[in-house]
Amino acid sequence: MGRRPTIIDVARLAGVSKSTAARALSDSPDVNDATRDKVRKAAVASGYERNHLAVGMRSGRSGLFGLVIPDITNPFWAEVARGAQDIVGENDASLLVFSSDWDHEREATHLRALRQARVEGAIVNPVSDNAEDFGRFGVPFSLIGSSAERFPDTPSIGSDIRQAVRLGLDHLVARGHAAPALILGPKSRLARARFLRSVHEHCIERDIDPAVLQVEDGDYTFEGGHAAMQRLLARQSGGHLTVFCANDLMALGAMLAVREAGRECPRDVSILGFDGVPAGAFSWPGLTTIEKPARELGRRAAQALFDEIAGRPQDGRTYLPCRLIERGSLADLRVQTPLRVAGAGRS
Amino acid sequence: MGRRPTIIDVARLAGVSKSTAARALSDSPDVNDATRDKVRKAAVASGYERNHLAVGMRSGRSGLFGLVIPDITNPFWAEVARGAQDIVGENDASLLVFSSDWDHEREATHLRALRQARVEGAIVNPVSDNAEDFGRFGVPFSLIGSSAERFPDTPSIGSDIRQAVRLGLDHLVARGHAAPALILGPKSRLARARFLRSVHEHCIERDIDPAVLQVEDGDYTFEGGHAAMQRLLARQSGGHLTVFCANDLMALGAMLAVREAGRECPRDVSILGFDGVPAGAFSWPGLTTIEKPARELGRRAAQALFDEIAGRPQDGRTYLPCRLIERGSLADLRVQTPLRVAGAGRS
DNA sequence: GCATCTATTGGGAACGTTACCGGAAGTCTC
DNA sequence: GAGACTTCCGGTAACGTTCCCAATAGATGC
Repeated sequence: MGRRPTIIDVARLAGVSKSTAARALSDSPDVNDATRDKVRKAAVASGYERNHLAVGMRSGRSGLFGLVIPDITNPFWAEVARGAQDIVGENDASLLVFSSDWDHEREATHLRALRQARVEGAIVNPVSDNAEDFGRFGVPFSLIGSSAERFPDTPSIGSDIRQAVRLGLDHLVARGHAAPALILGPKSRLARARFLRSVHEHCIERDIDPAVLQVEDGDYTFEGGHAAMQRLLARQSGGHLTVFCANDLMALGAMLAVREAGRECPRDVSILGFDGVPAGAFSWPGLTTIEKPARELGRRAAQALFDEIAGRPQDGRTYLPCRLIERGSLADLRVQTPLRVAGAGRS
Repeated sequence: MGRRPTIIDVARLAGVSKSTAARALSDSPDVNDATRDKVRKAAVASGYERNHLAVGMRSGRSGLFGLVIPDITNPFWAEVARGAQDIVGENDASLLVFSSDWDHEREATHLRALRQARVEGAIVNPVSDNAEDFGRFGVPFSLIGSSAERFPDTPSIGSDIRQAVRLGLDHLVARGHAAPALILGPKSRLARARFLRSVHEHCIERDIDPAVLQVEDGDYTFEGGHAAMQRLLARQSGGHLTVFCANDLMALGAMLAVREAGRECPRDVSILGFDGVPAGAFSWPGLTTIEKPARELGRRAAQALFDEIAGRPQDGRTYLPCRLIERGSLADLRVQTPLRVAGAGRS
């Protein structure tokens, strides 16, 4: 095998000094065209490839960026990762990807790993509001997700929850639904409060007393949504039940619970999700949901990071609009003819 | 902010030389316990953190590993990534993740990036059989997936397609199905041939003429499976149709096509998938499928890489067994009573 | 023709770490 | 009590790159 050729080998082969070789290879203007050509040829001839470790060590630019998300296995975060990956790749850098599993300790470990790898910057969805950790992080970073509000100085990207909730509630009202029951995430998560607050605000705008809303807690998993819906169903006296879930996975779990209870969606129960995961299109009925622009979130977070590092002016916090995807999990309660309803339930 | 403390700062603070400080911090036995303690205290006091770039440069061990998969957004590959991530993390290293989009050029670019980042090793699902690229790769690597057979010298992990197909065909036969129609991937992909070959082998074992099998090509996407099923449906004269799809996404697309055609799964059409993506559990009916051990694939590929690097003996190619997941997309054709069949279709 | 300027190049030093070598004590052996 | 051996430590040289400074040669200005 032999060792990898270094710039010194290239220089020797081209008959110049290593300084000149370095200049030629880094497109410096201070080098004669003929020389540059000679060096380039020598580089490809020897199979030379820049050692990024050495570059990073000398110049401080490692070409490495970090991404810390809860779970790469979660389709939403996978999309975010892909968006970040694309932008980082366009800038000739590489992305270190970590999954924190919503665990403080793991998050801290990953941040440390990022620091030790001397990443130029990081994109993080913070597990929670441990502002201290980030105050001392020592690496430029941009935040993603709803828990980022605690950091006014750092660029952060999130989806516009208020707009999203408005979208959902407007749609519900338009289809004749009353105030929906809510299946939320665990109390420990900031996103929960944010979502709930938005729902309350929009309820008040519509003269609905927020106290009326039934609330069940899930844990953002399929199983959690399933259990929450079972509780909701057990409590329900009769009539149509409308449920707004804080994420799609729980909505899908809820849908299963409905079927298991011998009820039918959307005939007996209407379900509105939130996230826009692909799996929502595969369920039956298809899940009506509010889609967060996941990939764009990742792209923008990465772009914001590059802007921040380059010293370009920042927007601070950015909220990206969400989009309603109508599939089949929401009944149209405006039509009161029993015949139509029965027909809708069967098809 | 000031600059990051170096080991020299630590040494100065502890009143020792940097060699001693380095030894103390790297758990070398050649250092007095009292001294080690002193150095450790100085390290935490100054907030010292090893510079992995410098370590990598000097020792050749960058603490970086690479993963090149088709698409992190694909749930199967996300699981693989997670498995690799876990093992790499356990070894105190970090993982660079790239998506190749099944594109030769992108793959080559990523491999180059990996080399320049001086990763200690890489896990790759090769886009195709471009053996040359890997011959010159110059970095230890392990292969993952079915196209890895061309590299007898490198460790590679795949799922046991033959066993998986046997599992599927046995299950089909046990439930009274005749030879299934096949929805395969594109001809350009090696996995297609591998899958088809296994099906043929098992058909011959069962005295079924492989020429009898209907075959449709998809492209491993939801839409592709949808279109393929439409073609199948259009050709079908009558009776129960059984379809074995080469992956779950196509199976899910096929399921939609069935519904759109006014047919019902599993009453009129039985669908067997392959992959075991979570979305298969959310469809209705749930997708009966053969689950590849995706996360374990990632773990084993990473482990094989570490073993390879450490010079531990290798198994060469490893095939991991798959598992049948029974959900509801397969009719039981043994029961000929019309009443029962109708009942199954309705529930 | 001499000073000045420009274009191009070479020669170090530095980045932060680890590997290697040699030295200074202390301990042991007989 | 002298040599050998062990334990611990400091000094220095790398690793491969970029950055800075000086040097050379030719061109230009007067």
